Amino acid sequence: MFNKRVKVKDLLASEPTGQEVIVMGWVRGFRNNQFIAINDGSTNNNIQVVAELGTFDEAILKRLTQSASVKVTGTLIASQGKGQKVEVKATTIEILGDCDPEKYPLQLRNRPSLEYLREIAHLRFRTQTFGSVFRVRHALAFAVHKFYNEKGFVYMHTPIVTASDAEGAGEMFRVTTLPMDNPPRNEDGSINFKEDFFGRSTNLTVSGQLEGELAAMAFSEIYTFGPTFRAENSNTARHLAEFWMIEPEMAFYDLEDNMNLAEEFIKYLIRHVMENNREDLDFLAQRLAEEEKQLPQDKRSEMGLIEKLEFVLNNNFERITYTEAIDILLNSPAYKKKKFQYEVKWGIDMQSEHERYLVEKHFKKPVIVTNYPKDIKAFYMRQNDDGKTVAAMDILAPGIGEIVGGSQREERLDKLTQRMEEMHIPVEEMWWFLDTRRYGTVPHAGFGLGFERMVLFVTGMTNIRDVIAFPRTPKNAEF
RNA sequence: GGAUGAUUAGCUCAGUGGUAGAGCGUGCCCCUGUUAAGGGCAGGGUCGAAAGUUCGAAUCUUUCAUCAUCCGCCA
Repeated sequence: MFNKRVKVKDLLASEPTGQEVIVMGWVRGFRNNQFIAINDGSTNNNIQVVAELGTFDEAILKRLTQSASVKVTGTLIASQGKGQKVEVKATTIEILGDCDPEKYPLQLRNRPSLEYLREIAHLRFRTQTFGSVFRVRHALAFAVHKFYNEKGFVYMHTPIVTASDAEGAGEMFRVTTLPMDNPPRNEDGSINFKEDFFGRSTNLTVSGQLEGELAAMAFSEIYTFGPTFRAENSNTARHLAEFWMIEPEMAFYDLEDNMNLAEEFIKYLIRHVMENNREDLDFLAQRLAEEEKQLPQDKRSEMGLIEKLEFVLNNNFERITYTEAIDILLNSPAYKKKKFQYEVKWGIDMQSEHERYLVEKHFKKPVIVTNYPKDIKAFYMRQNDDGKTVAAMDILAPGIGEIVGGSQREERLDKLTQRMEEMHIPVEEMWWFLDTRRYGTVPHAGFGLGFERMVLFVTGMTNIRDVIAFPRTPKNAEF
């Protein structure tokens, strides 16, 4: 019976009246042969257990190594030391699982680097940094559902295995049960997918949007929140081959409604974490500040993590059109001093350096860019009356880049099919998608928010591989 | 996919052609109300791999591998 244990977080908040308590957790430190710091993941703080000298077997004390698991019974008393209010005076100490310090690869006192911790991702949750990151990640995921539930959105589970690659969002992972060394062939030598499990070629999903649109055409407002897969050979601190995405899709929404929802959503997530995970955020803020001390002055952030989050909460996102964005770039000192590596002119797909200039130098806050040229955006985005642009919107965040991509969708069947043909999208295969435009079509809109990018922004971590438990990136799927 | 850089002890790193180093961790001893506890002693590396240049290579050259950063693709 283990349920009598008190979590460390609750112990630390308790009044020390000498009550009997049971603590279980992992040893974080053992000082002076008397003071055991125990952590159970409920908080970054440890409970100090005092094993009075001479009262415990040397053989037991020797086994109190870092990350050994223990069960301690004792009394909760006010601490005589300065570092903590309460401590547990141990009456019994039981080792649940030993941890051989000569072999254990995670010695916290060594200040292991984030890169090294990625190599031992199965153990890195036992550090303060990853403890905080993943408690915050949990809180953000919970807040996603809370936000949409409060608004009456329906949570749709869109399929992971799909046959369509219509969005063209990227290279796809193939799903098949055909034998790799000897697949069935057609007469022309191509692989015969009619003999495959689904009787056709299938892939892992790159987006739940198209299916989401189908559901929105009945429930009015839905959202998806699930894993997404892109087989791009992307080697950056912002891309994963497997990542989680939130995709709301709303009938009776135009582009402005869409932007309003996205901004409210992001602020809701930040507020939720500020109110519920302050301790973890404070730790992460301190971690970030220490990391930035190593950087040259001009590369450090102007604001601390907490300051940055408060700033985002208290200010409206800047909203500009693509055309205005290009004008700002063309009139910028950076452009005049030829600081940009890539050309700036109307019609370009803005490069990272351009987006960063707008967000980090010019506006210094999140920016929503709208009405992009149609030629650089997806087929389903609603065509504006100017014939040149579509009702798209991207939200760019400082340090992260694109965190949201969305649009008002093209609800007019003729405009949509025309655009699909121009972009060589197989219209016949998409009959089910086009049916929504045939039968009771309505103006609607939606967006995708990259969950890990949101976690990056909130935690101040700089590499996306450090905000997902077991990152999937090119040449990496060890755990 | 492209560019740049890195790879030396368990970890973090120093070592630019002449016998392989530090801090931390680890082990043993001492101390005992500590807070990254303190003091002492000890063990620990064919310098990412292969080939080459050289009397001699961690150090120079080539190829490969892995990692990081930036770019492209996007969320």
